[in-house]
Amino acid sequence: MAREDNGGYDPSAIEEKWQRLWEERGINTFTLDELRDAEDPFYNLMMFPYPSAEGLHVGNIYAFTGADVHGRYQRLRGKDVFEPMGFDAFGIHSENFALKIGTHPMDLIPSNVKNFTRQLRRIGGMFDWNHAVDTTDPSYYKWTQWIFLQLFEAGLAERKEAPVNWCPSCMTVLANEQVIGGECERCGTPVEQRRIAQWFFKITDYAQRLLDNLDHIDWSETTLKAQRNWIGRSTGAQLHFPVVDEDGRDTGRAIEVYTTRPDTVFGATYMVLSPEHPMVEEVTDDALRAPVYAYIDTAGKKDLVARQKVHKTKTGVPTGGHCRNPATGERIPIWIADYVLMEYGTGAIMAVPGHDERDFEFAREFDLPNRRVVAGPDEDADTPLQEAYVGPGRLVNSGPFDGMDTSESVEAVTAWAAENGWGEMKVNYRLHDWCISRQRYWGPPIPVVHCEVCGPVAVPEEDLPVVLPRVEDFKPDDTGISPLARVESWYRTECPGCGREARRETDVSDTFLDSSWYFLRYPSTDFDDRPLDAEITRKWLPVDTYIGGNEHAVLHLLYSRFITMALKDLGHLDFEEPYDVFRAHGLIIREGAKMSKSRGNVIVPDPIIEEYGADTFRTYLMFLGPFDEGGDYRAQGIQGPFGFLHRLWDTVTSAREGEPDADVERKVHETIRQVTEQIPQLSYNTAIAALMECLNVIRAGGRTAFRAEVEPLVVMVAPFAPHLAEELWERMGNEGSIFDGARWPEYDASKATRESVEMAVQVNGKLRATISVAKDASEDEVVAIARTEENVARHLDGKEERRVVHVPGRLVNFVVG
RNA sequence: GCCGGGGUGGUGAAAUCGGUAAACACAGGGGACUUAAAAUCCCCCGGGCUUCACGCCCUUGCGGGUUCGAGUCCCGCCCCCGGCACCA
Repeated sequence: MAREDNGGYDPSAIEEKWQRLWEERGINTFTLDELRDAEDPFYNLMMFPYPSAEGLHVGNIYAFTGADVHGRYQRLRGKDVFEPMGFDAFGIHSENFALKIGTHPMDLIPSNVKNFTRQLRRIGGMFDWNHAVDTTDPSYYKWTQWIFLQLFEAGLAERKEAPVNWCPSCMTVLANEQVIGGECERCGTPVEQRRIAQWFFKITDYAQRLLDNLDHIDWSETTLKAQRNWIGRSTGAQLHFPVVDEDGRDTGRAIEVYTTRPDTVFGATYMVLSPEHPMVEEVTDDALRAPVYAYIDTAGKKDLVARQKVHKTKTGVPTGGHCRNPATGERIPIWIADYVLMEYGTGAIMAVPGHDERDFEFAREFDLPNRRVVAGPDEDADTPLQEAYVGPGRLVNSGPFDGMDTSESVEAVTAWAAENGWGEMKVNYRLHDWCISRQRYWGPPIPVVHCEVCGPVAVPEEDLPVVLPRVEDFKPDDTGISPLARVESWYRTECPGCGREARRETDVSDTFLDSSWYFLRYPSTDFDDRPLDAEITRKWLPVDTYIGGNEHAVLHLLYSRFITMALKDLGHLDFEEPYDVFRAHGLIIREGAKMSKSRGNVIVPDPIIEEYGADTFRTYLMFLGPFDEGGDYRAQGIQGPFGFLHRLWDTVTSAREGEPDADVERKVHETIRQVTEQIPQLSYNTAIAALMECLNVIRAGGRTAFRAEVEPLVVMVAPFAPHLAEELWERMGNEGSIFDGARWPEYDASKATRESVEMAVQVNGKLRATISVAKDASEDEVVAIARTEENVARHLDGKEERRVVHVPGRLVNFVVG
């Protein structure tokens, strides 16, 4: 239960009042002219939410408040802060929810958006509602489709076959997250993989640039690391292994392999092809076709998740075919195994069981030869291999390279292979092309028409948007293709190229495409004839600060970087990195665990805001832990900020005129220094603690404050508790909004200096006394005072003094023997 | 397995160019004011020993090390959280 209100501070009344005034007076919104004329633009971006039926959760509010605090701080520093908000409302999430409750996403989303908007206003964010976006609005996805066309025309979109998860019982395509332990989330049937033609964006063409630019952008270190790992650059060699017949003669064909350890080629005792490898048929003996095809069939049916399970026992079949190891000249067998992935490298490997754990395991399973070619310390060429040795050492059993250290062998062997024409240096990335096709309903239709004569043809720009039709039966069904493929009246069309009857693409695009460019759209929502206005975009982009969850460290943040780069290359933008600064925030947990419905530890924000007010809730969320780490939510904890804001109210509303007290003024200036330093670092919890401490000093002993003492406090608390600050600002006799009228207080060092400082006195590193000395006291003076302390003298008595350590302003340490 | 981030009082947490560990706050205890309650203000609040008091010892996951001095740096472990995971 909230404490009784003690006279004046009535959060619900003043919050209602200021939310109304902000809107009536357009305090947080920009007109087109204001966007054009802004003198000191600051684009403060946060990750737009998916508008669920449950409404805003605490995690959303935490993230938005943290970002809003930053925006409001910048505004008080005099910036023109643009802080837009929108809704990422397409996608499988909404679609599944609509299916579950038996409604249509086109009915569901508007009511969810309405509810979210209400809640977002209620928490007091500085959102510019004049520039909101909704990804499901045709006026938005028209331009999402336009982006597809830009990439398509630039050759950055291509259609190719790729595996999808397929539930044979539901007869439908499943997203990876719908596959739980290899089974369909809905019916429990084991999931298979199927291959269908899908659209891909060639993000891999940009892999190196996406990696290189990470060195120049100011992002959270953890996010940078995640992106580097995801791009996964590795250097090695591509080697050619000639295919030979039963007599060892070259067939004129070769298998290409990629390896990061070309120096272990002398230990390659067999080859492995991925089951999808195009040369499987060619190398398989007639006698072995039946088991080989049976194996490929089984591997193909395994779903994509199960296929990637580590530590399962290795499976595979021999093809009967052979290669020649180009380093040793040996004839080695070719196998097929699903531990080799077609998506990485060349889809084929040279197996070196002595020095690769997976190959070792496979060789043991199938009794294949194993040879040591690297000797570690205390090992030699004949030391038996109990397990794969992957450490450093020197080459052995490696012909001309025997004795060479592994620190130089990769380079040396690659050079040798190149000289002899069977290999070259090669860089590889783990990053795959971005599959944007979804065999679903709730997304923007991919703007392509398939014509029997012309092939896939882009929908002309003037025909955009390709509007998603309202289809009552949007459930994926046993046709196995997109629900739109059942709507003949929609997909039957004319080829834009030749005019013949043609068929629209019936897949929709990935939600990540919607969100890959929303920040580009916000400042240009005043224009419906272009996706982005050049002048406005030049003024406002790139984004100054982007704050969001690290769960999007790779996908969203990488895709939006890629789209930005591509649009730059196509002449639509003059920058290639979308966000100057990105900061990842932490996660709110409860009772040490992530909040989830199944745990029953979810916090419903509305009743808390109802009871304590948005200002208290915001301040508490920012106080409960460091913003970049998150924290543990405890219902009791809100009492701290609640009492603090109440006391601040009482103190300010009863403040008198007059000269401030010097000690109090010093504390105020120390606080200004600290808060001004900590807010930009997102150290909100300690900034709030400093404000509390300052108020405690101002109020000590029930003292009545002077106005000049509390005024800076009102401004500094405004980012956290904007409504309260507005009201107090007005009551102090100011006109208009504090965010327009106030300036962030300036730290004045002369007002913050102390005449004396507290210093610690140690003997052999143990604290024996604290002394108060003049700020500018010399070392001799300080040491002399320290000696006079009784407890210090006692510990020095009878001991030989070896050294005195003096750290000015901090401590004195007597080292005695 | 790999890559991040952590481990500090009853609780959320402060303090990392090495320099008085536990700021701020919650919970708890005591007091002032009050007919009473609320609100407000003051005091106590890591463990142990001792004491009128002063004081002493121990304490930042564990074990070593460097240093006048280590929560902070180095070496070796343990545990928790998040992400990736047969990437050759």
